[in-house]
Amino acid sequence: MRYWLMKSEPDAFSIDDLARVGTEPWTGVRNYQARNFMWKEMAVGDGVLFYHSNAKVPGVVGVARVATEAYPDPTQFDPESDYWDPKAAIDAPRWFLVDVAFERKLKDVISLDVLRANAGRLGDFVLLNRGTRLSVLPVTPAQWRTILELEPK
DNA sequence: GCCAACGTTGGC
DNA sequence: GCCAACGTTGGC
Repeated sequence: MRYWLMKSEPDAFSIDDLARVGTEPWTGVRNYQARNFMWKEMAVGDGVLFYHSNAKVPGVVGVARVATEAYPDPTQFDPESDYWDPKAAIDAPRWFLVDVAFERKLKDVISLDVLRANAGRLGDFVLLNRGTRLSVLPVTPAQWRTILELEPK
């Protein structure tokens, strides 16, 4: 089993939204590297750190699981969608996603500040790399453990 | 295949 | 709302 971090803007879709709906198709990823993680590397049951970006306090706010195999993101075919991709075809999809299932909300946010303060323990962590804007990124088992140990009591 | 222009991300 | 960083696009 592998581990991941997935970013969402809470104004658009928050951990509370995920708690309410239970499972959510992770639509709208339009970055090839992020797509490839979902398409080629994720497996059902993988652990997901749910991260709030563009938030008052950016950071990890919950734990989720990969709930499905990858499948084509339906929004790419929908001209009404913000995520419509005119270059995508039903028989030649460009974008893939997985469904993400709620597991739990953390007692409090593990802020980006706290993550940075523990950068030494986290080692080489994609999230903290300079200029990283990936919205889906890998987390090592050691990083997963370390981050969840930082959860406020 | 280069690279300038442009759009987006996301912290602040 | 600003803007640095970076990915994508498209002309050549």
